Amino acid sequence: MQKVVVFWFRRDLRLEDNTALFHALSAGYPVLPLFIFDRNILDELEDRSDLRVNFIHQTILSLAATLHEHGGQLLVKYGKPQEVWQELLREYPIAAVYTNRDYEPYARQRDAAVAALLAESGITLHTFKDHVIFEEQEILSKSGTPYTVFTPYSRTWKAALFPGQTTPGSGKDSPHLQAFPSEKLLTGNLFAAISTPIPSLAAMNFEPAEMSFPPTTVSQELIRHYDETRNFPAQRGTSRLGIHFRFGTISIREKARKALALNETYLNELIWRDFYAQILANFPHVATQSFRPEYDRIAWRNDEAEFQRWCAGTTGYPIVDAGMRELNTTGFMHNRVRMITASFLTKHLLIDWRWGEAYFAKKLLDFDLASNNGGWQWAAGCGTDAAPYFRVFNPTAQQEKFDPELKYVRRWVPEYGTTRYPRPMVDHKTARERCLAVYQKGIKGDEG
DNA sequence: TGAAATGTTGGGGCG
DNA sequence: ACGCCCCAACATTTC
Repeated sequence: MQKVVVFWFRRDLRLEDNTALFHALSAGYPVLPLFIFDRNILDELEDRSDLRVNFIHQTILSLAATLHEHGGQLLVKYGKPQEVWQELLREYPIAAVYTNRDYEPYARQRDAAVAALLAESGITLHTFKDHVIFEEQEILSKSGTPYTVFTPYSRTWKAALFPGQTTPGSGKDSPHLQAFPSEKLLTGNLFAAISTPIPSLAAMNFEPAEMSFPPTTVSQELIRHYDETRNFPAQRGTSRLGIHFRFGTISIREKARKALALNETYLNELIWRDFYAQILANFPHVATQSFRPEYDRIAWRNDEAEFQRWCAGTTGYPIVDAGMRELNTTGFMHNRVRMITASFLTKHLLIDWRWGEAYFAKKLLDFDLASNNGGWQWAAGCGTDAAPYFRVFNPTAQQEKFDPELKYVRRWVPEYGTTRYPRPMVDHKTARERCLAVYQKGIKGDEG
């Protein structure tokens, strides 16, 4: 039997401009594309109609159809990756395995185990950068250490796009934004296997959900006006591409080329994504602890009933409640409102940022560990480049600034202004003063 | 990618 | 004309 190269899809669910797929298709063997529905992850999900599982399943079906049109097939397995790979080693004569790097703690451990397993059979796991523009060791300060503040990081990041140049060029010219046109190599390079069925959602104990997902494209107009409109949650001013970045259904290089050409503020958002990815990679303790250790001494109140009111969107602060209800209903929350709700949970209610982080992780379609963790630590004041702890958002002032006509509030909190709407669960002034006292005591010690 | 408290300034009303 | 007060507007400091 002829040897094959296996291309393993993970967070790069696309056929276009896919780095590892491009290299797999250039390797001189028929390519067998593979996806594994990972039981280590799926079995942990409480929600059996999880929209993200639906999204992946839909995407997998569509990838399989396109691969079939090109004379190949997508092999889809359901199980624990290490066990699946043991099966694959028995089923196929594998010359090599190609995949794009995944930087989350679980993924690193998984890939190390699989690489070791493959090595026992003399097979190399070839890995590639695809998910970010620059990896954690590519953007370092002059002293060779990782940046922990965004602004200098972004300056170096932008300069690194154009090595050896003093004036920035266009996206087309940057060697770091070049496309890997995998889509052009599909025909004639795929392994035509005996067809095996794709597991249904039901077979994996999930229910299908009615859901339409945001498009993979964004209008030039939106990107052009991004800096003016992005802070107003009632407007469609943000790209909503998060879910596609998370699962790799779009190419970060393609979006970065557009951003570079059209809007600096929008480009900065893509740089934030690389920034938090490198923070998680270089300081893995942030996944479970505060970046600044003194913040783990804060005496969180962690009131269970108050947490439930925050989750449900019945705090009595309309902008907070609107955000939580948008999240609960759609799996999305506008970024400005993510900051407001996160500030309210950590500062007004004094609930551990990890509780909020976990809730967002469960609900957000675009959940990305590095960005979500970075955002929460920023809001709580305990992270890199964080707001000092005494910056407490005033939810009323934020609503007046960013939703002055109450359009967003009324969309999600229709009973606002009636007697059915609850009174604020905490008084702003009192809660703010309590927050400052508790934070100060935790961070500086009792004498502070 | 804060907000509140406090300080400073200067115009205008008024005796 | 002058001093005094008030207060808005802005600046600075503090949390």
